[in-house]
Amino acid sequence: MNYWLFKSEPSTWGWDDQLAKGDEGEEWDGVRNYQARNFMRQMEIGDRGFFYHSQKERALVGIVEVMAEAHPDSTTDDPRWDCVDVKAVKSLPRPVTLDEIKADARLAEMILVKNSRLSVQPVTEEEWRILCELAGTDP
DNA sequence: GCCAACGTTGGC
DNA sequence: GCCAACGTTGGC
Repeated sequence: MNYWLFKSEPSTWGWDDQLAKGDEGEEWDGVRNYQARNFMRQMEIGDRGFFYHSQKERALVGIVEVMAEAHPDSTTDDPRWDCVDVKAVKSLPRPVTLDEIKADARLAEMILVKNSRLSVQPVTEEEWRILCELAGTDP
């Protein structure tokens, strides 16, 4: 199983919206960046990812699961863009803020820290474990 | 609201 | 194929 991180502006698509969709899940559409798309193409059903609120909040708030592998993005006719479907698994008991992540030397290599603009990114197993610990939840 | 960083586009 | 111009993202 692989681990990922999905970024979203709460005003566009927030954790509350994702939760409201429940097990039905939702397309992670609107990605128009090749790197991010390529990561989505690598995803497999059952992979897990953190849901990150960008902009004002800047914190990991929930965990999602990949429920459909990459397929054409329904929000565009451009065949270049694919996306996966994800569903909410659980809210984090304690959101993990970007400040906390930056303050932890073990997380210094995260793409979130190094390349703040990539909206879909991989997370290593060790980072996943540390972040779950900070969030007060089981990996 | 600003601006740095980055990715994409398009002219040459 | 290079690179300048432009647009977007997201932290501050």
